[in-house]
Amino acid sequence: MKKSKSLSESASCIEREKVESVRAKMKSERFFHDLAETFRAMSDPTRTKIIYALCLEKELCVQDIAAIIETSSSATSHQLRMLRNMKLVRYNKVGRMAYYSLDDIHINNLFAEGMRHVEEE
Amino acid sequence: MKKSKSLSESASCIEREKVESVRAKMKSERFFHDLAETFRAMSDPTRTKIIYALCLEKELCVQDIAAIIETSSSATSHQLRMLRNMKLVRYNKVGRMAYYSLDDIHINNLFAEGMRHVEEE
DNA sequence: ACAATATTTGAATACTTGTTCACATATTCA
DNA sequence: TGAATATGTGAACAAGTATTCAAATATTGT
Repeated sequence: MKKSKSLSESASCIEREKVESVRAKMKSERFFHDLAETFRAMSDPTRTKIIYALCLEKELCVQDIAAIIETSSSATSHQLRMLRNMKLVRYNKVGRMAYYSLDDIHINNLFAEGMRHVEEE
Repeated sequence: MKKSKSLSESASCIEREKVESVRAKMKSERFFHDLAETFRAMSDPTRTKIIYALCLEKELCVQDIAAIIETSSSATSHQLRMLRNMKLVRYNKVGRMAYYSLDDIHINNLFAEGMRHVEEE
């Protein structure tokens, strides 16, 4: 565990009270990393399209996702792998088909909140 | 406005009904782009730290943000500019100081939803 | 006017990312 | 078995990103 410098050792600051108050409530490096990763998972248009499609249809195969979002199967598959690694989608292999679906209800909420933000401008 | 290909002209699909149903509800290219941009604004740990700090303290100057997140003023300023361009923060210049704050209550909700997702694992 | 200070900026660098292409794998069906 | 099909993968490439460093700008206090 890396020790964080006390404020007195840090660069000077202007409003010491504010800075100390926030620093006392600061979260771990890991927390901010994971938070950024969560947002990063949704930070590409191809991936937002995939997630949107899976919000409307619970289960879709790779080819159908590719047809919906008008991209190649390969690009779709690459992005689905990323979403899988980030635990946003899971899949169900049936024969040669792979049916993808959203993994997590939290993702739904987060995505809906993002859509609300974009729509209400 | 770019015309999207009708399904019949597109690559073959497996479950035509599902694909057509989702395609009928598909949003514009612009929509998915903006949605991705919104998430991308929060997809870096330095930026999640800045936003978190500004959730706790309404207004902070660059130097104090830098002290809180333990980064250089320059790196902080670069990221603040990005957040400004993306309309997540606004700032108030007083003399040589620049006081930054969150621009939008929606950002707060979205960020809080992301934190909830990371914390409840 | 001068030094100190707060912030911004541009260039450089190392790093990450998304797509494409070609090919591999695996399953189905004739 | 052999052709067709659905998906997965690695390499390569172009484009984008975050930080650092040096320097510029602008404001304050002496």
